[in-house]
Amino acid sequence: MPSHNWRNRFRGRGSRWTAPREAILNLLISTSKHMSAKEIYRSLLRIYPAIGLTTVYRTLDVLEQMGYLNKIPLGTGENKYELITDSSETHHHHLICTQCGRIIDYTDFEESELIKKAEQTLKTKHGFKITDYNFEFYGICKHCQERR
Amino acid sequence: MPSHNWRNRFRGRGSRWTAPREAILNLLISTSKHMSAKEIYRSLLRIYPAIGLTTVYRTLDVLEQMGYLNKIPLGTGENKYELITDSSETHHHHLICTQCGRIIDYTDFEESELIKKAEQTLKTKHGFKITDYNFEFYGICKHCQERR
DNA sequence: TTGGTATTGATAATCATTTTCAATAGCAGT
DNA sequence: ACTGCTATTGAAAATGATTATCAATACCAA
Ligand SMILES: [Mn+2]
Ligand SMILES: [Mn+2]
Ligand SMILES: [Zn+2]
Ligand SMILES: [Zn+2]
Repeated sequence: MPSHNWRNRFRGRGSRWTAPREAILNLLISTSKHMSAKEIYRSLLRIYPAIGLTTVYRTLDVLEQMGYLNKIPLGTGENKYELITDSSETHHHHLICTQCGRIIDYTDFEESELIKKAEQTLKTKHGFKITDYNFEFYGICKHCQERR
Repeated sequence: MPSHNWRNRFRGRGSRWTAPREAILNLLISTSKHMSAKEIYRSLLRIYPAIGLTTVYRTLDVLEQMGYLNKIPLGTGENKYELITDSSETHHHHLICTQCGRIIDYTDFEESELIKKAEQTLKTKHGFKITDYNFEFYGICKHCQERR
C-alpha cells in the first residue's frame, strides 16, 4: 500500500496527486474508525495546519466517485466515511448508536447474498437500475446501555 | 378512520388535538405519496394559509415518536415521510430514484424475515438494542431510464 | 522551464431542520 | 360557560452540514 499506488489511481483518471490528498488518504488508511468530514479536518489540522475543510469534502467526493470510499449517512444529516481497502470486508453493514454516534461494523453473509439477489429482481421486475444502497441499523450500543 | 381516533391517540399521551395537527393528518391519510416537510407545508397552505412550516416539522416529530410515521432519508439530507396505517404494509422498503426523487414501495418477504432475525442476532451477539433501521436502494427508475 | 488548468483555501451561500419566544388556544377543573 | 394552566403555534433567527465562488497556487505534460 505505498502511496505511489494511490498517486497512480488519481493520475489515471486525469486527477492530480497533491499534498492535501496525500494527507487525507494517509489518515483514512491508518485509521480503523468511521470519520466525518469535520473529524478528518480537525485531525489533519495538527500535521497540516493549512488544510481547508472544503478540500476534505472535495477529496472525499473524488474518492467516492472512484469507488474507494464508503459514505455512511447517520440519519442526522451528517455522514461518516470509511476507505474501502482490499483487506477490508467489502460488504458489511453498520450498527449506528443514536446515543454516542459510535459505528459498529457488522457482516452477515446471508444478508449480502440477499441484497445481490434483490438487485437482480428489482432490475427485471421494476425496471429499477440500482447504483447504491443503504442498510443501517439504529439503536443503543452495549456501552451506552450499561451507563444509564 | 374517523379523526376522533387520532384525537384520542394524541390526548392519550398528554398531547393536544389542534387544527394544524388535524390538517396535517388529513393530508397524510389521504395521500399515497411520500412527502417531505416542505411538500406537506406547501400543500396545506391552500386550505390552511396560516400554518407554519415549523409546526409541520413538530407534528411529524410527534407522529414519529408515537410510531405512526416512517421517516425516509433521501441521502441528500432531506427526508420524506409516510403514515403507517393498519392497512399499509408495515414492513416495506424503498427504491429511491436519484434522478427524479420518486420513491417506489417494495416488499420482500425474505428480506423482512432476515431483518427480524438480524435484530435478534444483534441484540444477543453485539448487545446492540435496535430501535430502527434503514434499508433503501438508490438508482434510476424505469421512467428516467427511458427518457435519455 | 513553461503554460494551461486542476486544485486549493477563505469566504459566502444553500438548504433542511431547530431553537427561541411572545402570543394563542386546548382542555381539565370549576 | 368561565378560568387558569400550559402545550402549541408561527415568525424570525440560529444552527450545522455541505456547496458554490473566486482569486491565488501548484501539478505536470510538453
Ligand atoms: Mn464500516
Ligand atoms: Mn413507502
Ligand atoms: Zn453508544
Ligand atoms: Zn426517476
